[in-house]
Amino acid sequence: MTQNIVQQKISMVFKSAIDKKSIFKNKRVLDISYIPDNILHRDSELYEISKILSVSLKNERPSNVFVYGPTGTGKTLVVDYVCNELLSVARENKLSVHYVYVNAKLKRIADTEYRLVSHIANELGEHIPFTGLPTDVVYSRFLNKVESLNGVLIIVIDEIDYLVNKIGDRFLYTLTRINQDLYNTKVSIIGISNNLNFTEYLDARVRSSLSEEEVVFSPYNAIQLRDILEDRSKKAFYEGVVENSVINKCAAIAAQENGDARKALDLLRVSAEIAERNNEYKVKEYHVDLAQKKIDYDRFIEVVKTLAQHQKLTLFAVLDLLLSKDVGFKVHTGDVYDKYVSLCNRIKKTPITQRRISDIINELDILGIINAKIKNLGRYGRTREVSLANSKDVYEKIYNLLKNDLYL
DNA sequence: AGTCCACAGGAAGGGCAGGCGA
DNA sequence: TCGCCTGCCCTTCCTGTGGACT
Repeated sequence: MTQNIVQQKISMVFKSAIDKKSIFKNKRVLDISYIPDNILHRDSELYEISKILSVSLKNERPSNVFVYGPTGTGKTLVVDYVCNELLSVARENKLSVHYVYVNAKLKRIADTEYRLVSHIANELGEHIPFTGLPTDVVYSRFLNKVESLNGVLIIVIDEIDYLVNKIGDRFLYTLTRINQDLYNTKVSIIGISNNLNFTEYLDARVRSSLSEEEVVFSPYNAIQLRDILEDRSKKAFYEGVVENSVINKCAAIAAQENGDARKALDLLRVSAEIAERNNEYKVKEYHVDLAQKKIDYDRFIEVVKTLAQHQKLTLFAVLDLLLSKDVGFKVHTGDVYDKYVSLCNRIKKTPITQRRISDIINELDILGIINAKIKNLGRYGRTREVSLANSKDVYEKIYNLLKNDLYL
Protein backbone atom coordinates (compact mmCIF):
# COMPACT_ATOMS: atom_id res chain seq x y z
CA MET A 1 0.00 0.00 0.00
CA THR A 2 1.53 3.35 -0.94
CA GLN A 3 1.94 6.11 1.60
CA ASN A 4 -0.69 8.15 -0.23
CA ILE A 5 -3.38 5.48 0.14
CA VAL A 6 -2.56 5.06 3.84
CA GLN A 7 -2.99 8.80 4.38
CA GLN A 8 -6.31 8.74 2.52
CA LYS A 9 -7.52 5.89 4.72
CA ILE A 10 -6.48 7.70 7.91
CA SER A 11 -8.24 10.85 6.83
CA MET A 12 -11.38 8.78 6.06
CA VAL A 13 -11.26 7.30 9.59
CA PHE A 14 -11.07 10.76 11.15
CA LYS A 15 -13.74 12.18 8.84
CA SER A 16 -16.16 9.37 9.57
CA ALA A 17 -15.49 9.83 13.29
CA ILE A 18 -16.77 13.41 12.93
CA ASP A 19 -19.73 12.50 10.71
CA LYS A 20 -20.76 9.40 12.68
CA LYS A 21 -23.48 9.94 15.23
CA SER A 22 -22.19 9.03 18.70
CA ILE A 23 -24.19 6.72 20.91
CA PHE A 24 -22.96 8.69 23.93
CA LYS A 25 -24.87 11.75 25.07
CA ASN A 26 -22.39 12.43 27.89
CA LYS A 27 -19.65 9.85 28.31
CA ARG A 28 -18.17 11.54 31.39
CA VAL A 29 -21.15 10.36 33.45
CA LEU A 30 -19.70 6.83 33.26
CA ASP A 31 -16.36 7.98 34.56
CA ILE A 32 -15.52 6.90 38.09
CA SER A 33 -14.48 10.44 39.04
CA TYR A 34 -17.89 11.83 38.08
CA ILE A 35 -19.92 13.04 41.05
CA PRO A 36 -23.65 12.58 40.35
CA ASP A 37 -26.34 14.93 41.72
CA ASN A 38 -27.97 12.03 43.50
CA ILE A 39 -25.98 9.23 45.06
CA LEU A 40 -28.10 6.09 45.15
CA HIS A 41 -28.27 3.55 47.98
CA ARG A 42 -25.83 5.38 50.23
CA ASP A 43 -28.26 7.51 52.24
CA SER A 44 -27.22 6.35 55.70
CA GLU A 45 -23.49 6.74 54.96
CA LEU A 46 -24.05 10.23 53.51
CA TYR A 47 -26.03 11.21 56.55
CA GLU A 48 -23.54 9.74 59.01
CA ILE A 49 -20.51 11.47 57.51
CA SER A 50 -22.38 14.77 57.10
CA LYS A 51 -23.36 14.64 60.77
CA ILE A 52 -19.77 14.07 61.85
CA LEU A 53 -18.35 16.86 59.68
CA SER A 54 -21.13 19.37 60.37
CA VAL A 55 -19.50 20.58 63.60
CA SER A 56 -16.79 22.21 61.48
CA LEU A 57 -19.38 24.86 60.59
CA LYS A 58 -19.28 25.88 64.25
CA ASN A 59 -15.48 26.08 64.04
CA GLU A 60 -15.14 22.89 66.07
CA ARG A 61 -12.87 19.98 65.15
CA PRO A 62 -14.83 17.07 63.66
CA SER A 63 -13.85 13.62 64.89
CA ASN A 64 -11.36 11.71 62.78
CA VAL A 65 -13.19 9.17 60.66
CA PHE A 66 -12.10 5.81 59.39
CA VAL A 67 -14.11 4.76 56.34
CA TYR A 68 -13.81 1.24 55.07
CA GLY A 69 -15.49 -1.11 52.62
CA PRO A 70 -14.59 -3.07 49.47
CA THR A 71 -13.56 -1.45 46.17
CA GLY A 72 -16.31 0.31 44.25
CA THR A 73 -18.73 0.74 47.13
CA GLY A 74 -18.83 4.52 46.86
CA LYS A 75 -16.53 5.45 49.75
CA THR A 76 -14.54 8.10 47.91
CA LEU A 77 -17.62 9.36 46.09
CA VAL A 78 -19.60 9.83 49.30
CA VAL A 79 -16.73 11.47 51.21
CA ASP A 80 -15.94 13.76 48.28
CA TYR A 81 -19.60 14.67 47.86
CA VAL A 82 -20.10 15.48 51.55
CA CYS A 83 -16.87 17.51 51.73
CA ASN A 84 -17.79 19.54 48.66
CA GLU A 85 -21.28 20.22 50.05
CA LEU A 86 -19.70 21.24 53.34
CA LEU A 87 -17.32 23.60 51.55
CA SER A 88 -20.12 25.27 49.63
CA VAL A 89 -22.16 25.83 52.82
CA ALA A 90 -19.05 27.16 54.54
CA ARG A 91 -18.36 29.49 51.63
CA GLU A 92 -21.93 30.81 51.66
CA ASN A 93 -21.54 31.61 55.35
CA LYS A 94 -18.00 32.95 54.96
CA LEU A 95 -16.52 30.27 57.24
CA SER A 96 -12.95 29.07 57.01
CA VAL A 97 -13.35 25.37 56.24
CA HIS A 98 -10.79 23.62 54.00
CA TYR A 99 -10.56 20.18 52.47
CA VAL A 100 -7.59 18.34 50.97
CA TYR A 101 -7.89 15.00 49.19
CA VAL A 102 -4.90 12.70 48.86
CA ASN A 103 -4.93 9.45 46.96
CA ALA A 104 -2.06 7.54 48.52
CA LYS A 105 -1.96 5.03 45.69
CA LEU A 106 -1.07 7.60 43.05
CA LYS A 107 2.59 7.33 42.16
CA ARG A 108 4.88 10.04 43.47
CA ILE A 109 2.34 11.40 45.94
CA ALA A 110 2.55 9.27 49.03
CA ASP A 111 5.55 7.04 48.35
CA THR A 112 7.47 8.79 51.09
CA GLU A 113 6.72 10.99 54.09
CA TYR A 114 8.40 13.93 52.38
CA ARG A 115 6.23 13.63 49.27
CA LEU A 116 3.02 13.26 51.23
CA VAL A 117 3.59 16.31 53.42
CA SER A 118 4.75 18.39 50.47
CA HIS A 119 1.74 17.26 48.44
CA ILE A 120 -0.73 18.31 51.14
CA ALA A 121 1.11 21.60 51.65
CA ASN A 122 1.10 22.26 47.90
CA GLU A 123 -2.65 21.56 47.77
CA LEU A 124 -3.06 24.22 50.47
CA GLY A 125 -1.10 26.69 48.36
CA GLU A 126 2.30 26.42 50.04
CA HIS A 127 4.87 25.67 47.38
CA ILE A 128 7.30 22.99 48.54
CA PRO A 129 9.83 21.57 46.07
CA PHE A 130 9.56 18.00 44.87
CA THR A 131 12.79 17.17 46.66
CA GLY A 132 15.75 18.95 48.21
CA LEU A 133 14.58 20.18 51.62
CA PRO A 134 15.18 18.46 54.96
CA THR A 135 12.01 16.73 56.18
CA ASP A 136 11.77 18.84 59.34
CA VAL A 137 11.77 22.00 57.22
CA VAL A 138 8.95 20.56 55.10
CA TYR A 139 7.02 19.75 58.28
CA SER A 140 7.41 23.20 59.74
CA ARG A 141 6.38 24.91 56.48
CA PHE A 142 3.39 22.59 56.34
CA LEU A 143 2.46 23.38 59.96
CA ASN A 144 2.79 27.14 59.38
CA LYS A 145 0.53 26.90 56.37
CA VAL A 146 -2.07 24.88 58.27
CA GLU A 147 -1.93 27.34 61.16
CA SER A 148 -2.44 30.28 58.81
CA LEU A 149 -5.74 28.78 57.57
CA ASN A 150 -7.35 29.86 60.81
CA GLY A 151 -10.31 27.50 60.68
CA VAL A 152 -10.99 23.81 60.14
CA LEU A 153 -8.97 21.59 57.80
CA ILE A 154 -10.23 18.20 56.71
CA ILE A 155 -7.57 15.90 55.25
CA VAL A 156 -8.94 12.93 53.34
CA ILE A 157 -6.43 10.13 52.76
CA ASP A 158 -7.73 7.59 50.28
CA GLU A 159 -6.13 4.11 50.22
CA ILE A 160 -4.67 4.85 53.66
CA ASP A 161 -3.65 1.19 54.10
CA TYR A 162 -1.36 1.53 51.08
CA LEU A 163 0.18 4.61 52.66
CA VAL A 164 0.90 2.83 55.93
CA ASN A 165 2.35 -0.11 54.04
CA LYS A 166 4.65 2.20 52.16
CA ILE A 167 5.85 4.66 54.78
CA GLY A 168 4.68 3.27 58.11
CA ASP A 169 2.34 4.93 60.60
CA ARG A 170 4.71 7.61 61.92
CA PHE A 171 3.14 10.22 59.67
CA LEU A 172 -0.36 9.29 60.83
CA TYR A 173 0.84 9.61 64.41
CA THR A 174 2.12 13.12 63.67
CA LEU A 175 -1.12 14.04 61.92
CA THR A 176 -3.36 12.73 64.67
CA ARG A 177 -1.31 14.75 67.21
CA ILE A 178 -1.09 17.86 65.04
CA ASN A 179 -3.84 19.66 66.94
CA GLN A 180 -1.61 19.85 70.01
CA ASP A 181 0.78 22.11 68.06
CA LEU A 182 -1.90 24.33 66.55
CA TYR A 183 -3.81 27.25 68.05
CA ASN A 184 -5.79 28.68 65.16
CA THR A 185 -6.62 25.66 63.02
CA LYS A 186 -8.31 22.37 63.84
CA VAL A 187 -7.38 19.37 61.74
CA SER A 188 -9.53 16.33 61.16
CA ILE A 189 -8.51 13.24 59.22
CA ILE A 190 -10.68 10.96 57.16
CA GLY A 191 -8.93 7.71 56.25
CA ILE A 192 -10.40 5.56 53.50
CA SER A 193 -9.42 1.93 53.08
CA ASN A 194 -10.51 -1.26 51.34
CA ASN A 195 -8.79 -3.30 53.97
CA LEU A 196 -10.85 -3.84 57.08
CA ASN A 197 -8.03 -5.40 59.05
CA PHE A 198 -5.37 -2.84 58.36
CA THR A 199 -5.85 -0.92 61.64
CA GLU A 200 -4.61 -4.01 63.48
CA TYR A 201 -1.09 -3.20 62.31
CA LEU A 202 -1.23 0.40 63.52
CA ASP A 203 0.29 1.78 66.68
CA ALA A 204 -2.44 1.59 69.34
CA ARG A 205 -2.47 5.37 69.83
CA VAL A 206 -2.82 6.01 66.10
CA ARG A 207 -5.54 3.39 65.83
CA SER A 208 -7.66 4.87 68.57
CA SER A 209 -7.37 8.46 67.39
CA LEU A 210 -7.85 7.63 63.72
CA SER A 211 -10.95 5.59 64.44
CA GLU A 212 -12.80 8.11 66.62
CA GLU A 213 -15.68 7.39 64.27
CA GLU A 214 -16.03 4.49 61.84
CA VAL A 215 -18.24 4.28 58.80
CA VAL A 216 -18.59 0.95 57.02
CA PHE A 217 -19.62 0.67 53.37
CA SER A 218 -21.17 -2.65 52.41
CA PRO A 219 -21.03 -3.95 48.81
CA TYR A 220 -23.88 -3.08 46.44
CA ASN A 221 -26.15 -5.96 45.49
CA ALA A 222 -27.19 -6.63 41.89
CA ILE A 223 -30.44 -4.68 42.23
CA GLN A 224 -28.69 -1.62 43.65
CA LEU A 225 -26.07 -1.81 40.90
CA ARG A 226 -28.82 -2.02 38.30
CA ASP A 227 -30.42 1.14 39.73
CA ILE A 228 -27.09 2.96 39.57
CA LEU A 229 -26.41 1.83 36.01
CA GLU A 230 -29.94 2.75 34.88
CA ASP A 231 -29.57 6.19 36.40
CA ARG A 232 -26.18 6.82 34.79
CA SER A 233 -27.11 5.33 31.41
CA LYS A 234 -30.07 7.71 31.11
CA LYS A 235 -27.60 10.58 31.33
CA ALA A 236 -24.82 8.91 29.36
CA PHE A 237 -26.63 7.50 26.30
CA TYR A 238 -29.27 8.53 23.81
CA GLU A 239 -32.59 6.76 24.23
CA GLY A 240 -32.82 3.17 23.06
CA VAL A 241 -29.07 2.68 22.78
CA VAL A 242 -28.66 0.35 25.75
CA GLU A 243 -30.88 -2.69 26.16
CA ASN A 244 -32.14 -3.50 29.65
CA SER A 245 -30.53 -6.93 29.45
CA VAL A 246 -27.13 -5.22 29.03
CA ILE A 247 -27.59 -3.26 32.25
CA ASN A 248 -28.72 -6.39 34.06
CA LYS A 249 -25.70 -8.31 32.81
CA CYS A 250 -23.22 -5.60 33.82
CA ALA A 251 -24.89 -5.41 37.25
CA ALA A 252 -24.84 -9.18 37.70
CA ILE A 253 -21.15 -9.51 36.77
CA ALA A 254 -20.15 -6.64 39.07
CA ALA A 255 -22.31 -7.99 41.90
CA GLN A 256 -20.43 -11.28 41.65
CA GLU A 257 -17.15 -9.36 41.90
CA ASN A 258 -17.79 -7.96 45.39
CA GLY A 259 -20.54 -5.53 44.39
CA ASP A 260 -18.10 -3.23 42.67
CA ALA A 261 -19.88 -0.24 41.07
CA ARG A 262 -16.65 0.87 39.41
CA LYS A 263 -16.46 -2.43 37.56
CA ALA A 264 -20.13 -2.14 36.54
CA LEU A 265 -19.63 1.35 35.10
CA ASP A 266 -16.44 0.31 33.32
CA LEU A 267 -18.20 -2.66 31.77
CA LEU A 268 -21.04 -0.53 30.50
CA ARG A 269 -18.73 2.14 29.10
CA VAL A 270 -16.37 -0.29 27.36
CA SER A 271 -19.31 -2.31 25.97
CA ALA A 272 -20.69 0.86 24.41
CA GLU A 273 -17.28 1.84 23.06
CA ILE A 274 -16.94 -1.56 21.40
CA ALA A 275 -20.41 -1.25 19.87
CA GLU A 276 -19.64 2.23 18.62
CA ARG A 277 -16.32 1.17 17.12
CA ASN A 278 -18.13 -1.62 15.24
CA ASN A 279 -20.59 0.94 13.86
CA GLU A 280 -23.46 -0.57 15.83
CA TYR A 281 -25.98 1.79 17.33
CA LYS A 282 -27.26 -0.59 19.99
CA VAL A 283 -25.28 -2.04 22.87
CA LYS A 284 -25.97 -5.77 23.20
CA GLU A 285 -25.09 -8.52 25.66
CA TYR A 286 -22.24 -9.92 23.57
CA HIS A 287 -20.58 -6.50 23.74
CA VAL A 288 -20.43 -6.96 27.52
CA ASP A 289 -18.59 -10.29 27.09
CA LEU A 290 -16.08 -8.62 24.79
CA ALA A 291 -15.75 -5.69 27.19
CA GLN A 292 -14.97 -7.94 30.11
CA LYS A 293 -12.12 -9.61 28.22
CA LYS A 294 -10.79 -6.26 27.03
CA ILE A 295 -10.80 -4.70 30.50
CA ASP A 296 -8.82 -7.60 31.99
CA TYR A 297 -6.31 -7.60 29.15
CA ASP A 298 -5.81 -3.82 29.07
CA ARG A 299 -5.22 -3.66 32.81
CA PHE A 300 -2.59 -6.36 32.52
CA ILE A 301 -0.76 -4.76 29.59
CA GLU A 302 -0.74 -1.35 31.27
CA VAL A 303 0.93 -2.76 34.39
CA VAL A 304 3.53 -4.68 32.38
CA LYS A 305 4.42 -1.60 30.33
CA THR A 306 5.26 0.39 33.44
CA LEU A 307 7.72 -2.19 34.79
CA ALA A 308 11.44 -1.37 35.08
CA GLN A 309 13.90 -3.26 32.87
CA HIS A 310 15.03 -5.84 35.46
CA GLN A 311 11.40 -6.47 36.36
CA LYS A 312 10.62 -7.04 32.69
CA LEU A 313 13.59 -9.37 32.35
CA THR A 314 12.46 -11.33 35.42
CA LEU A 315 8.92 -11.60 34.05
CA PHE A 316 10.30 -12.69 30.68
CA ALA A 317 12.40 -15.34 32.41
CA VAL A 318 9.29 -16.66 34.20
CA LEU A 319 7.28 -16.74 30.96
CA ASP A 320 10.14 -18.38 29.06
CA LEU A 321 10.19 -21.16 31.65
CA LEU A 322 6.44 -21.62 32.00
CA LEU A 323 4.79 -20.96 28.64
CA SER A 324 6.05 -24.16 27.02
CA LYS A 325 4.88 -26.23 29.98
CA ASP A 326 1.42 -27.45 30.99
CA VAL A 327 -0.95 -25.18 32.92
CA GLY A 328 -0.21 -25.46 36.64
CA PHE A 329 3.51 -26.09 36.16
CA LYS A 330 5.62 -24.24 38.70
CA VAL A 331 9.21 -23.01 38.85
CA HIS A 332 11.33 -21.90 41.81
CA THR A 333 13.20 -18.68 42.51
CA GLY A 334 16.53 -20.35 41.69
CA ASP A 335 15.29 -21.47 38.24
CA VAL A 336 13.99 -17.98 37.50
CA TYR A 337 17.29 -16.41 38.57
CA ASP A 338 19.37 -18.76 36.39
CA LYS A 339 17.15 -17.97 33.40
CA TYR A 340 17.32 -14.27 34.17
CA VAL A 341 21.14 -14.34 34.26
CA SER A 342 21.29 -16.14 30.92
CA LEU A 343 18.94 -13.54 29.39
CA CYS A 344 21.16 -10.76 30.77
CA ASN A 345 24.20 -12.41 29.21
CA ARG A 346 22.38 -12.67 25.89
CA ILE A 347 21.69 -8.91 25.78
CA LYS A 348 25.04 -8.06 27.42
CA LYS A 349 23.54 -6.57 30.54
CA THR A 350 25.00 -6.95 34.03
CA PRO A 351 22.62 -9.07 36.11
CA ILE A 352 21.56 -7.89 39.57
CA THR A 353 21.74 -10.13 42.64
CA GLN A 354 19.39 -12.94 43.54
CA ARG A 355 18.40 -11.01 46.66
CA ARG A 356 16.94 -8.26 44.48
CA ILE A 357 15.33 -10.70 42.02
CA SER A 358 13.63 -12.33 45.00
CA ASP A 359 12.08 -8.95 45.82
CA ILE A 360 11.10 -8.44 42.17
CA ILE A 361 9.32 -11.80 42.08
CA ASN A 362 7.43 -10.70 45.18
CA GLU A 363 6.58 -7.34 43.53
CA LEU A 364 5.27 -9.11 40.40
CA ASP A 365 3.11 -11.27 42.66
CA ILE A 366 1.71 -8.23 44.50
CA LEU A 367 0.88 -6.63 41.14
CA GLY A 368 -1.07 -9.76 40.24
CA ILE A 369 1.08 -10.47 37.18
CA ILE A 370 2.24 -13.87 38.44
CA ASN A 371 1.52 -16.10 41.42
CA ALA A 372 4.38 -16.66 43.85
CA LYS A 373 3.86 -18.69 47.00
CA ILE A 374 6.51 -19.46 49.59
CA LYS A 375 7.05 -23.18 49.82
CA ASN A 376 9.15 -25.24 52.17
CA LEU A 377 10.69 -28.19 50.36
CA GLY A 378 12.18 -29.70 53.46
CA ARG A 379 15.70 -30.81 52.84
CA TYR A 380 15.51 -29.06 49.46
CA GLY A 381 15.15 -25.67 51.05
CA ARG A 382 12.70 -22.81 51.25
CA THR A 383 11.76 -21.05 48.05
CA ARG A 384 8.94 -19.44 46.12
CA GLU A 385 6.83 -21.45 43.73
CA VAL A 386 6.09 -19.27 40.72
CA SER A 387 3.15 -19.95 38.44
CA LEU A 388 0.98 -18.06 35.92
CA ALA A 389 -1.92 -16.01 37.24
CA ASN A 390 -3.83 -15.57 33.97
CA SER A 391 -4.72 -17.38 30.77
CA LYS A 392 -1.91 -18.49 28.47
CA ASP A 393 -3.00 -16.43 25.45
CA VAL A 394 -2.66 -13.22 27.47
CA TYR A 395 0.87 -14.25 28.54
CA GLU A 396 1.82 -15.14 24.97
CA LYS A 397 0.99 -11.59 23.88
CA ILE A 398 3.00 -10.20 26.80
CA TYR A 399 5.88 -12.54 25.96
CA ASN A 400 6.07 -11.18 22.41
CA LEU A 401 5.68 -7.62 23.63
CA LEU A 402 8.60 -8.06 26.05
CA LYS A 403 10.68 -9.87 23.44
CA ASN A 404 10.57 -6.81 21.17
CA ASP A 405 10.92 -4.40 24.06
CA LEU A 406 14.02 -6.07 25.48
CA TYR A 407 15.59 -6.91 22.08
CA LEU A 408 15.69 -10.61 22.99
C1' DA B 1 17.21 -35.18 67.56
C1' DG B 2 20.21 -32.98 64.72
C1' DT B 3 21.56 -31.57 60.15
C1' DC B 4 20.83 -29.60 55.83
C1' DC B 5 19.06 -27.05 52.02
C1' DA B 6 17.64 -22.96 49.28
C1' DC B 7 16.27 -19.53 49.73
C1' DA B 8 13.11 -15.41 52.45
C1' DG B 9 13.57 -11.20 54.16
C1' DG B 10 15.47 -7.55 57.49
C1' DA B 11 19.10 -4.10 58.22
C1' DA B 12 22.57 -1.14 56.83
C1' DG B 13 24.67 1.30 53.60
C1' DG B 14 26.57 2.75 48.76
C1' DG B 15 26.06 5.29 44.57
C1' DC B 16 23.62 8.01 41.64
C1' DA B 17 20.16 11.51 40.11
C1' DG B 18 17.28 15.40 40.90
C1' DG B 19 16.36 19.54 43.17
C1' DC B 20 16.97 23.36 46.45
C1' DG B 21 19.19 27.36 48.79
C1' DA B 22 23.19 30.13 49.59
C1' DT C 1 28.81 26.26 41.55
C1' DC C 2 28.69 23.76 45.75
C1' DG C 3 26.95 21.46 49.66
C1' DC C 4 23.09 19.32 51.31
C1' DC C 5 18.96 16.56 51.24
C1' DT C 6 15.81 12.96 49.57
C1' DG C 7 14.40 9.10 46.63
C1' DC C 8 15.47 5.08 44.31
C1' DC C 9 17.70 0.95 43.14
C1' DC C 10 20.79 -1.98 44.39
C1' DT C 11 24.46 -4.86 47.20
C1' DT C 12 26.22 -7.14 51.18
C1' DC C 13 25.69 -9.43 55.27
C1' DC C 14 23.14 -11.71 58.22
C1' DT C 15 19.51 -14.51 60.70
C1' DG C 16 15.42 -17.23 60.22
C1' DT C 17 12.53 -20.95 58.32
C1' DG C 18 10.60 -25.69 58.37
C1' DG C 19 10.17 -30.06 56.34
C1' DA C 20 13.06 -33.94 54.38
C1' DC C 21 16.74 -36.62 55.35
C1' DT C 22 20.12 -39.16 58.29
